[in-house]
Amino acid sequence: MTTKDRNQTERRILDAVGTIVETEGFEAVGVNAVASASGVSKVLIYRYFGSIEQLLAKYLEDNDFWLNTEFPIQQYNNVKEFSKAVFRSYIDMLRKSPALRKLYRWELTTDNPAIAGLRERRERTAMDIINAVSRQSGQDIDQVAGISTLITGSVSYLCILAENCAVYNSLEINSDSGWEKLLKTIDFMFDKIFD
Amino acid sequence: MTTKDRNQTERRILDAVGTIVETEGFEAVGVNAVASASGVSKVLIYRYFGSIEQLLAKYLEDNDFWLNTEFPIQQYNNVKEFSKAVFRSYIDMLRKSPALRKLYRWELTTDNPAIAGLRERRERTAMDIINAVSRQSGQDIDQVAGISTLITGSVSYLCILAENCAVYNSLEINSDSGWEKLLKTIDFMFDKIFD
DNA sequence: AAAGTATGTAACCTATCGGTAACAAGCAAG
DNA sequence: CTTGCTTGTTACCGATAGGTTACATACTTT
Repeated sequence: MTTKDRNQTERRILDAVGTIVETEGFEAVGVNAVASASGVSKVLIYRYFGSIEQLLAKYLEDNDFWLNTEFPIQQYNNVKEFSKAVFRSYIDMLRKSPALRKLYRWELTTDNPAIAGLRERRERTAMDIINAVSRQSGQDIDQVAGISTLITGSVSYLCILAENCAVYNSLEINSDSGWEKLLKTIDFMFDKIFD
Repeated sequence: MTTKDRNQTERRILDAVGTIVETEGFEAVGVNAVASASGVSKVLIYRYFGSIEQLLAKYLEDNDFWLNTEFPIQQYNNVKEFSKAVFRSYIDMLRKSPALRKLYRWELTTDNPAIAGLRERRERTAMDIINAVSRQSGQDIDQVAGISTLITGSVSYLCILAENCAVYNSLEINSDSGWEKLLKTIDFMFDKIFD
């Protein structure tokens, strides 16, 4: 660093966190790794962010990592279509974003305040949708929550797994064609359930 | 070690791997950790097993970690009951075994020959069952595979997650009652699908 | 211009990692 | 008994982790 610009330095550090997260995951975010990836002395990481945990908290905050997509149920013809659209977008999000996959993976091995916060927000968003679907469809809320859990749970699992494994139950979880098949199954399920 | 007994020493080492896996996971299995947990010099780990990877391969081999439960479909009244029983047992297995959960978690971040071998065997076992169900029920095999993927995928995810998170979509994934609810949803699904 | 403060780097500290070399003690075969 | 092999421990090595101290350089304020 030749220029003295704290804002730029902080951004460099946060950007370095981003690239490490996307390529190696949150587990690999350490002081030394961030320092060398950003080209900044590690002292500044402590000075400006306090600790790696606080740095990661800031990164999560900046990157809006909870389910923030809006789903106005009124805009859809019926509950079935609405449900399909929600899960389609869930799959897209997770398949497109390496950082989000790494976050979900990290959460399986870690518990800390930042993660707890994300989980709360996610939980609220999810339960709002589940409530709306239950009300409009007349289905028991536990069943709606259960179906939703089966789908989002397996999608999360498969998206993480796909980074290290190409096939699961003969589905090519690395390719669009495999996910098309799964989407067809989800649609099939909803056709059977919402009659 | 005062007595000189290679067999006993090897068992001590493998047992130490087991306890580390169950408590901290495969990621924590290192030479130093195993040496101190087993009370054996780490030189012997290299001498008797070659490397940590080979030690872990041996551990996996000894512990029969692929889906080995037999499910004779003929013994069940109908396909629906059979399917429910299969997934019930899948959930039980994963909820009862910390080591299995840690293995599934490890697989999400790792790829190596030992894991690839497990995956192949699992894939074969799963596809055998899926084939049998498809044949007997007349359902399209891709749909059966899809449903199976949704269930096992989410169950795997939730069982891993439950070690760090108590609630998912309002389901208490830490308690029997939460899993009872999910089982009810699975049963509900099968009732709708297999009419 | 001088003093004080914000920004930066280099060097060092301790702990721990995987891995090896050197050596001690027991056992078995001649 | 002695030679040789197996089993074991201690002590060390280089690399890297997180974390801190000391110091240099620039900008601001008076």
